[in-house]
Amino acid sequence: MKSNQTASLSPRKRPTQLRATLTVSAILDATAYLLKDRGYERLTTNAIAELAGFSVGTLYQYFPNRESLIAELRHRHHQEVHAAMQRAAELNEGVNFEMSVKNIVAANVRVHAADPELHYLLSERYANIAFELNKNEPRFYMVKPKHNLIEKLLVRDGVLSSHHARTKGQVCTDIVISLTHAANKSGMSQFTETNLVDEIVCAVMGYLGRAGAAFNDEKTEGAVV
Amino acid sequence: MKSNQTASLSPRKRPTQLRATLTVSAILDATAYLLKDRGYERLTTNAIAELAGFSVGTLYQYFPNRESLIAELRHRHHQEVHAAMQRAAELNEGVNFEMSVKNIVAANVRVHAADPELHYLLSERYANIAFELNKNEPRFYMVKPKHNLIEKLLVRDGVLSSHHARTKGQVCTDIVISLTHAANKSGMSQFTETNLVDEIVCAVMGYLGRAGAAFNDEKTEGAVV
Amino acid sequence: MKSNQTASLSPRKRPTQLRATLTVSAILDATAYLLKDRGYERLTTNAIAELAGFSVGTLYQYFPNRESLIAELRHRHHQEVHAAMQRAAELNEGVNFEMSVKNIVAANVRVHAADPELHYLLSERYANIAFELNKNEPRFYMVKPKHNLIEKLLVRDGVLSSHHARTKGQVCTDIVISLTHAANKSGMSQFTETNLVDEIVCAVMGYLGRAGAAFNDEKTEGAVV
Amino acid sequence: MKSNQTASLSPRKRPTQLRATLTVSAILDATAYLLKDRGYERLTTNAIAELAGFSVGTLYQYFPNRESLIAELRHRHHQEVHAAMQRAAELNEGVNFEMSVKNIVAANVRVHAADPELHYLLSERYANIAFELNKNEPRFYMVKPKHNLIEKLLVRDGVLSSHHARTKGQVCTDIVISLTHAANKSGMSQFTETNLVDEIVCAVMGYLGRAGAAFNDEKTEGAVV
DNA sequence: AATGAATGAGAATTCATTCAT
DNA sequence: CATGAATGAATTCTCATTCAT
Repeated sequence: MKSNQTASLSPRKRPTQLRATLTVSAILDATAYLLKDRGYERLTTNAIAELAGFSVGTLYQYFPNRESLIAELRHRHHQEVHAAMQRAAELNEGVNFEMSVKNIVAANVRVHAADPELHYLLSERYANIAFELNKNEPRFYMVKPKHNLIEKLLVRDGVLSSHHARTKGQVCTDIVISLTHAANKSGMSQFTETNLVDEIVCAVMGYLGRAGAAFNDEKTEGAVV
Repeated sequence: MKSNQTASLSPRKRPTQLRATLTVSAILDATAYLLKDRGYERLTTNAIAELAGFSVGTLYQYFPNRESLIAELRHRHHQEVHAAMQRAAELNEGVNFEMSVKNIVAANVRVHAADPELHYLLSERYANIAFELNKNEPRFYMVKPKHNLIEKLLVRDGVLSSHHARTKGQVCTDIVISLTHAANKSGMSQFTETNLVDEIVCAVMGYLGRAGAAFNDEKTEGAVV
Repeated sequence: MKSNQTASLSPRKRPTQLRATLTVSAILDATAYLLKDRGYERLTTNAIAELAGFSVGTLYQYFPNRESLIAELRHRHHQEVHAAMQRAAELNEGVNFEMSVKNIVAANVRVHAADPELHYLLSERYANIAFELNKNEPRFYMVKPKHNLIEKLLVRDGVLSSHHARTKGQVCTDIVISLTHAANKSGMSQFTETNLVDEIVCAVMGYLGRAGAAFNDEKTEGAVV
Repeated sequence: MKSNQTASLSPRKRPTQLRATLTVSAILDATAYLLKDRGYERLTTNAIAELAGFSVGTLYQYFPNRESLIAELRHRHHQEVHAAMQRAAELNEGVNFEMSVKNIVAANVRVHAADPELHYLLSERYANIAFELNKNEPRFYMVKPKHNLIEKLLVRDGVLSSHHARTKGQVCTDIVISLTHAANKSGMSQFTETNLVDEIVCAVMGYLGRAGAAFNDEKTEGAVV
């Protein structure tokens, strides 16, 4: 095991031929599989290459080191989350507050449901592995204050004074994310996807009601999800 | 690197002399420090021993392997949480529902505040390291269904039918734990301890209100915290 | 093969026990043997450890990387050269110019004769391997201007104006060193040690004579070597 | 890394088309550049190909392996030295001994001056890389006994008995080569080319004078350089 | 109780070389 | 002629663990 301090985390070379693109995909798929199967600690580049059906050398043509595999995996995952959130935000035009929250929550749950374990590993368990990556890449993600969707809704619908929207919005986001994650961790088994969404929306709305929010739900058309 | 499959996780020998007790403490302190400093992946027994001021050999006199260090650290941490919860439960006798919840939340927040990072590492990040330990040791911890304190309160106060208490209680516990953790992760900076407790209680009560709970708060005396 | 850019070149830990001292010696001996046998390019740490009768791990307890072995070997070699030159310089007190030159040349030749090949490898062939070492360590070595022994003699004996002493002294040193090395490279076979010394002294004196030096050799007693 | 034992060192195919000639030149230029930049140890065929603006595959169309690149580089270099020495030898017809020596020295210095570092690397530092090459190809080079030009002069002019000419001639050649190299290594900065030639001639003549040579310089015409 | 030298399996990474396109 | 994806043996280096002193 050698050190990996200053090594770049971005892919070494972008595949130009179709063949290479497939190779990279196969390697990332194998990485994801093994990451779930045995964790980062026991994840070896040789095992990844073998499972992907290539030699280690090939792996290292595209990835400068082990960490960069995680980085790329997370990058791709973030792309998906980003896209889902973008879509949810677009659907929320002209929709009332609770429905809007529901749309966001549903999008979040659904995107997690695709591969809960992988999501958990990439964004919680191994959150600090290869985290330097994407430092300056634009991230449209619920978590980031700049992109706090619920805060935006609170402001949009005048549910809370913009003074309170920041903090409360953050708490709401924490509730959404952590309940989603909590469900993930227990394997989603106790809830159907719909139930889970309802529970989470319920928690958010309950919290806001208690916290002094005034909902004026005149716009009721256009429920989505 | 030797294998670590079947090795026991419990400390090798309990220190009998005072000197040995101090040695063990020094080693565990060093472990905690380095765990926070570089994570479990980069945590080496030699580094721990050196920081503690002993040789590796000494470390291995008391701990059969690397994992057992984490196990013992977590064990000690759980003792503290256990004690805090025990105390909160005792204080709750004759106290109404909301206050009881508040007591539990406050105890939870306070116990996390001592060393948020270590707590996070032991119970989230490295939750699966050395988890076999204490398999049959009694654990009194919020998380465990058996010991779900809020569920017990729900039943005690007839707030929800025992039929619903299980699920809702779990969601409440998730809310408490995850909001506490979320605050931890952001360094507690945005909230005072009291504010945080209030927000969390607010979230829990709001959720339950929405979720159809009926609070009959005749017992109002004895608020704690 | 991993990179080795910023890694330190100094030994990792000084052996404290006698056993460890012997281990280090054995490792360095093996390194020297294999360096001569197959060159730096084909020198592997595993081979060194095996020949020394230890495991690689032991080697890496004392040396942080492959280069540091070369560095230490060169360091030890320089110590010897240093000592020999020191002795020659001391012997030169009250000795006339030519004899003084002869003493220096003889010391130089003798020190090279011990292990010509190793000397060649360390100071010529692999001169740029691990050269950062000893950057600030005092070196008393013919090569270094500060320690140019012949230049000092030229000044001492007024053989040349101090104006010319620097350049001519450097050329003389080059002659001594390079003829010694040249003899080394051809395995010393064509010369006995004495012949070689005579030839080199002859070259130096001839050069200086032609270059306009005025020898006043009143001090003739005390010839050494 | 594949083995490189039995592989031939001569270029794989001689370029026939103009384009191919340029390709080969580009590759060799890149090789020389990188050899100086990072040494043979860190010289990779991929880097060479990239710098030359071709793919590795193309490189391997013309060179069977990495060593053969060095071999060819050295071959071309030797061609130049050969030619220079040939010219010097021709100029020496009817020229007296000292002038003849000067011509040889000057030719040697000049040929080194073109690219001192590359010369040093090819003929000193990496002298044993790809040395099998040209085993039976005629080499007209100062170093080789067969071609020892100064020895020939010593015999030609009866300066020394042919008995002594061999050894003394070799020492002279060593002086010429090593002083030239020494100047190279220090970057030539301390001498102008003319000064250097003078110093070297001075050293050679001084040595021979001391060594009992009898110069009868009746042929004084035709000094060159 | 404490020491620290020794172990060695195991993991990351490189790079010369081939060959199908 | 040129390309560049793929190969995989070889090498460096780590670190948990043991054990003689």
